[in-house]
Amino acid sequence: MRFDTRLSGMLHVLLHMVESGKPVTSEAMAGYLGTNAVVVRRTMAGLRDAGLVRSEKGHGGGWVVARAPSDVSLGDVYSALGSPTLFAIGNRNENPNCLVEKAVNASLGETLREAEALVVARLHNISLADVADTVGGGMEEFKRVMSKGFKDV
Amino acid sequence: MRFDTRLSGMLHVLLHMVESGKPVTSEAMAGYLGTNAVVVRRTMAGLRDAGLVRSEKGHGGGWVVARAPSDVSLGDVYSALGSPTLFAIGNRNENPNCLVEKAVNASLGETLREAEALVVARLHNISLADVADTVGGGMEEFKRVMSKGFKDV
DNA sequence: CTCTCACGTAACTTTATAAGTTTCATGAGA
DNA sequence: TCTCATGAAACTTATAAAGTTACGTGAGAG
Repeated sequence: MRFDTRLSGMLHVLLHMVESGKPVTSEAMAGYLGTNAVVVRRTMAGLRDAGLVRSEKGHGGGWVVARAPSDVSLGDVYSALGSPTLFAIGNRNENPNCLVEKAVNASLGETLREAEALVVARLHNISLADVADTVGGGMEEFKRVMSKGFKDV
Repeated sequence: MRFDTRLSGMLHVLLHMVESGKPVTSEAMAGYLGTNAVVVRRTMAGLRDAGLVRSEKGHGGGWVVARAPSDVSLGDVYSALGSPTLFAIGNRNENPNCLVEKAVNASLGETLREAEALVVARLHNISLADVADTVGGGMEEFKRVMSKGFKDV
C-alpha cells in the first residue's frame, strides 16, 4: 500500500499560508512539498469545499486560510480530506458467515475502532495555532503574524 | 493502497487450527480464507520462524499451533508477521529541513505513535483463547477442545 | 481588448505493495 | 516409488495515492 501523506502535506502548506499572511499559489506550495501544483489543487479542493480555505484566480491570487488558525483543528483538515482510511491493516471480510472469523473481526475491529477514536479525538484537540506555536528557530515573521492575531485577508 | 489483511487472516486460521486439534493443511486454510495455499504458506512462514506454529510434511502433515492458545497473544502474531505498518497515513518526509514541516511531523507523529502504542498494548493483552471464548453458536467441538486444555499434537 | 496569471478539472501514467499464481524442489509416509 | 504436503523463487494482478499532461475559466495588468 502506498501510504497517504495528504494530511501531513496539507498541514505543512496551511502553516506556510498562515505564516505568509497573503495568498500562496499552488505552484509555491508544490515547491514546499516537492510535488506538482495539480496535486496541490486536487487535495486543497476538499479543504475549500469544507470552508477551511478560499482560492482566488488571477494576478495576486492563490490560497488563503479562511478561519483563524486557532479555530482550525487537525481533525477539521482530516475530515475535509474525506476522513481517509487511517489503518493499513484490517479485517479480511467484514461480513463473514464463519463464526470464527466473526469472533476475530469483533476482537480486532474493536481494538482498531478504539485507536481510531483516539486519533480523531487528538486531531480535533490540536489547532493550527497549536502546531504553529511549536515551530522552532528564528521564524520572527511567523511569530509576529501569530501574536497580532489572524487577519482575514 | 491495498489494505493488509494478514493479521486478520492468520488469526482466523489459527483458531481453526486450535479447533481442529490436528494438523491443518495449507490447502484447507486457503479454503477457509478463500485464497491460495501458497499465500497461506508464505504468511505462515513468519509464524513458524517465531515459534508460534510448526509445520509437517507428507501424509497427515500440515500446521499445528506450537503453544497453548492462552499463551499466544494477538500481539505475538502481529510481531511474527514483522509488525507490519499499522497506519495508512503518515508524514510525507520523516527528516525535513523545513522547520514548519518538522513541527507538523512532531505533532502528527506523536498522535500516531500514541495510537500505535495503544493498539500494540491491546493486541498483547488478548490471547487466542480469549478470542476463542467469544466464538458464538454451536461450536461444541471447539469448546470441548478448549475446556480440555491444549494438547501439543 | 488581450495577455498573463492562477485556479478547476478531466484523463491518463506511475509507483508501491499485498495478494494471487505458476512452477519446481524436497521430505515424509503409505 | 507414488502421493501428499511444505518450501520457495519468480512472476502477475489489483488498488489507490501520487504524479503528469492538457485544456478550460475567470481575474487583474497593460
